[in-house]
Amino acid sequence: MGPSMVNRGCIIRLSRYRNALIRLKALNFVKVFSENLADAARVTAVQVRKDFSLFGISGNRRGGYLIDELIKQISAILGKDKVQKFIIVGIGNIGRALLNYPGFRKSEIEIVAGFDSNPAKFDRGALVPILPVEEMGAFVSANGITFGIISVPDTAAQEVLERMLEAGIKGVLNFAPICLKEPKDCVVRNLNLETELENIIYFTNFAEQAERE
Amino acid sequence: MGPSMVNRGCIIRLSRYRNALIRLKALNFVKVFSENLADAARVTAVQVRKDFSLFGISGNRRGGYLIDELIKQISAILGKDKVQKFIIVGIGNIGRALLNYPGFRKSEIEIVAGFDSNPAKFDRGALVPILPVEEMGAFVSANGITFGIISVPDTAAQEVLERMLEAGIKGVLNFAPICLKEPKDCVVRNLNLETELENIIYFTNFAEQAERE
DNA sequence: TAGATTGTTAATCGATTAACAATC
DNA sequence: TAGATTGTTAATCGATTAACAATC
Repeated sequence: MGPSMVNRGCIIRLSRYRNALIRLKALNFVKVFSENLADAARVTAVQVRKDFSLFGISGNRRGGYLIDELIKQISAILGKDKVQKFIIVGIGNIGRALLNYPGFRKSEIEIVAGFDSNPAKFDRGALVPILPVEEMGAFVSANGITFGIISVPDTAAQEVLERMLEAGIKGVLNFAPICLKEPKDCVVRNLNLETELENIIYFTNFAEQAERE
Repeated sequence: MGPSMVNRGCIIRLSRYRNALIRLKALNFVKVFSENLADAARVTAVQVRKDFSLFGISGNRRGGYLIDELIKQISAILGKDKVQKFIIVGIGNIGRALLNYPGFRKSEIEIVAGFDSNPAKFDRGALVPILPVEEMGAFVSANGITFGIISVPDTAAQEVLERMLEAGIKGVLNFAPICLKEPKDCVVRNLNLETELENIIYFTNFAEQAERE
């Protein structure tokens, strides 16, 4: 039997631990204590050890964890042991930014193609080609793509998701400002930038108000 | 006494309810049941009513909620009753995409200036000017800015946050791939795009594996 | 050995859900 | 009135934290 389901927060923390570990390694550190990783990820040391224990990652009592080992193990969990290919549908502001985001290249995430409905955006010759959205299904099959990003306007998002499902995409990050339903055999995460800002606004106002009282 | 603290999830849901309500209003709907909003936000009807009750929002037993009233009340909570001004520090891929993001304009969120350390990016004459980061403090004071977005490389993020704090910024959305500590009197939310994709990758792989077993 | 750290089990806390009371 | 829906209180569930056992 595989490992049991862990929650979203846990996976986000693993990603943060990994980022911190890579920085520590760059500083020539070899070992790390749970306390250090906790500081880096803004959590408690117990949380770090608990997260690790869920994945059977163990260190040395008294000696902490070996950074190289940790990176290797967390990387395997997060799927960083091979290149993960994504396509993007919707080459507007956000779509284009992600297409060119340099942070992905050095981290086993590869955006392999963009798709749009506007012919003015097509660019078959580019390093990352931009193609008509009608070609998405064939491209996904031909290249064995598993993951997609949606960055179209809200009115087009549901249709794009359905096209992706037909094409065989199994995991989607949706930036369109509409909450897409998670289909039976595909993971969908809705990330709304306006909502993120509203969150900041609310909690900032709340804190200010609490202060005044 | 003000309302007690609610959790992040609740505010995200309010934002989703609001988006759904605006779409319903555009379709000339006047009333809505908790069941409908639940569908739109991918939660349960009880969750909707519970969220509303936390903010003293009430409807009509048997008659549901008036859409106009709901939008007004949720908008007030999310700070959409006035324009909220943001600055962005770091005009790279993500920074520039946010600067030009059309979704913000129509929703009381205004990006009023960008800042960068690279003179090649300065553009004082633009509709949204791009200025040297040294000028940020003065700009924030002069224009009464409360909110900031960080989209610089990880190595610069902490320093930018400190500059923002000095300038009097009270709420920050951080896109730099490093987890910034929340200071005493400022709200900070860390949003890492690579982490979001890693999340999709993990849960997709997990689901595929579970299926095979 | 003594001390420091990991790793696990049990307790706590907070959020969601269920049950049901209120009422239009 | 009967039926449908809201709104609230209590129960459940899941995640985090505390306590402590294990051990290098």
